[in-house]
Amino acid sequence: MTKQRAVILEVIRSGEHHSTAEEIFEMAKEKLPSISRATVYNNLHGMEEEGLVRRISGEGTSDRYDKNIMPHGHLFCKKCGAILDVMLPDIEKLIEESSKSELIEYELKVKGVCRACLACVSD
Amino acid sequence: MTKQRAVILEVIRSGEHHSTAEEIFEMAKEKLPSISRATVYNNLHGMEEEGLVRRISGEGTSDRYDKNIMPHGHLFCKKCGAILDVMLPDIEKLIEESSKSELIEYELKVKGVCRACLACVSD
DNA sequence: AATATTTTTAGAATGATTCTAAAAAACAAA
DNA sequence: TTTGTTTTTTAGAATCATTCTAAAAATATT
Repeated sequence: MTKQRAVILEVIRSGEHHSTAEEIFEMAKEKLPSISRATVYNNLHGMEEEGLVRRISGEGTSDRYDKNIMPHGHLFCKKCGAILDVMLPDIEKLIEESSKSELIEYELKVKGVCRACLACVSD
Repeated sequence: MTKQRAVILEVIRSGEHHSTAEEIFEMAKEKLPSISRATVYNNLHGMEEEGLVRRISGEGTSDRYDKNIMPHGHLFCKKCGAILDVMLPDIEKLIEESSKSELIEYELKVKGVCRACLACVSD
């Protein structure tokens, strides 16, 4: 385990849930000013393979990395921009049954309006 | 409706289910040699807004455009590379219930092994 | 310590997509 | 239809996220 990898992991685990590689790079840089972008990308890929983080692929924008490695989806709120976890306990079984396939991994992205925004009266 | 847009739509509707912007551009070019990439991207975005096509965001690779506008997910087979539709009739309700949110649209990407590959004996 | 292996670094390269400014086409009004 | 206005297209430059590269540094092995 290199210094760099330790810092990157620490940054991911102590930071927000869903950070971009660039954000992780910036935060890591504060602790290790000489760190390079390539190192961040290398390690993120390695950690993804090892199952330490999960990648949320961006649409137009950059990918994000999630420290929550339990299978779950993400709600992107159109109103406030929040990215919230969506837990669907039985979805894996459903997918396999419906497609007759063997599931390795899934990614669910939902565009919608989050609970908080729905509750908010001011429009 | 411009000539270009008509050709792009025609190309999407007569082509494979899940083409990239570049593939659509190449096909459109055969019918309209002067067409530009920007026009293809512009129109794809427009059509996405209008609900004429759906975008499947790529992971590392380019986005794809789907002529099937019924809500559905996609299975990316690790073995043969196929991209197959996955229908989950009740998933929208499930998502809304579980997240207490209002769903606008969802995107489901599944990595796995498809039915055909599972059936195939030769490994 | 000497050697081999792995990782990091800085910056160049790539690839998909978006932007830009000028030309062309479509549309609207007279 | 001519004229003016708006929208769309074009070609290529620009951008942005990400990957690649080759040399230097760190780490592990003998």
